Amino acid sequence: MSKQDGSGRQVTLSAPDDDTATILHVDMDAFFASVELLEHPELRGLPVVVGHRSQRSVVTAATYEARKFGVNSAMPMAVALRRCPQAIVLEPHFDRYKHFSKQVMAMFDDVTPKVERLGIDEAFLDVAGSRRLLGSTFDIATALRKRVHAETGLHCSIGAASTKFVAKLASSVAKPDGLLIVPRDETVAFLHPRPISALWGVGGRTEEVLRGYGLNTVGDVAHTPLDTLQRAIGPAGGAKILDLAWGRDPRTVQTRADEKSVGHEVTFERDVAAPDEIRRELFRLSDQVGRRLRAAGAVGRTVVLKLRFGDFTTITRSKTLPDPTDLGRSIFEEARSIYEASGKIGTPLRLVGVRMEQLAFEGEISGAVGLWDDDDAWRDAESTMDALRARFGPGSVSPASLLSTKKAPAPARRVSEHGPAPE
DNA sequence: TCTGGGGTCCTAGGACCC
DNA sequence: TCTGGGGTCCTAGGACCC
Repeated sequence: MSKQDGSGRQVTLSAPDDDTATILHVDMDAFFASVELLEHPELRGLPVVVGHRSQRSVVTAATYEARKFGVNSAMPMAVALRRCPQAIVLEPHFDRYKHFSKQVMAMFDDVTPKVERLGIDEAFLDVAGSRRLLGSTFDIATALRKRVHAETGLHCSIGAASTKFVAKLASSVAKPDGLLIVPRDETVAFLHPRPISALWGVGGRTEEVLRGYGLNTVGDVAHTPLDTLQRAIGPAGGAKILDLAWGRDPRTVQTRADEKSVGHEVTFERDVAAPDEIRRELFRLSDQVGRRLRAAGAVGRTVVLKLRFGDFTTITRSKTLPDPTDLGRSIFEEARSIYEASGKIGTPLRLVGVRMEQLAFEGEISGAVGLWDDDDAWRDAESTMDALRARFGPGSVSPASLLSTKKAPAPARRVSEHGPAPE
């Protein structure tokens, strides 16, 4: 039932070759801080915090020594230094983190082709198909942890289970530098004693609401009627946490998902009221967004302007364009006009942001056309566009707008398959 | 000396179409 | 004249995650 994994950390395991725990969640330990320590070995064992020293910055990462003082990531730097005045603050180096990220992700790819990245320092691995070649889940996880450390000097923790949610929770329990395998038939016993904040999607606000209903543990949630949970936190959220509380999580490991939006934002050192300065910033941010889109081979249709005021209240204003774009100039023109129509010109701003949504990617034409392989009329993109133009008028469809419309095909499909919809 | 920057997902109301 | 229901799109805001 319990077994050592070689580095001295405890793991629970019903059988060494348990075949129900086939999803791994690998999470680098204190990633940014650990990378910095590779450069500064003399700081090992000291409370180190990564983040800018500026007034309005937050902690990006903290070593376990710093966490003992109650310092956590996302905490205002000022608060962190109050709690741990002797903390050593290091500037972040994202290029370094990306470099190490690539290195460890490549090791994950050697284990299985089914790798789902989560941000820069985490991934899910589906190892169901890897075990004949590489051994049990325990063997795979142990070898991977050893290799990561041997080749980078960094530690990671791994959780393994039959679902993504439980695997992720297991890795957080295993931290730091540990491995925890939760076989399927131990899932409920593993989950139910934990606090509700262990549930994915339950943050501060939701936790407060659920506690108002007298729910404190995952087990409490599990034994609450669905309609009560849905009344408390909404239909989708209620159904989701009830499922999670019983270890039900249908999500599979997804190799790649298209990005839904691209944006940039900036918090000023001091609130800025001058419209010209805001416009300059909007131009800079729009330009960055445009570059990112072009680099990704994507276009976007909806421009979102985000404004945050001195009191931290935040508003967004958006505009959907007739034609998608990847040009910084066009994004800027739209962002500026939204700003000028917002009624907030001259209001001091703490933050401005520009985001593009409704993205479509190059290559989606062929992908989309594939959807209609059963219908000769829609074989290729040109005939698709012609048909859409015939139905919706000339100028209604450009290659880019066809890209943008995973939606445009929908009416076309109805036309071809069912004729016009009934009144 | 309070709160970054990158995102995703959900909700809810209104417009609009059939 | 009053009254439907379903579906999609657009917009705004908020919770949450890394």
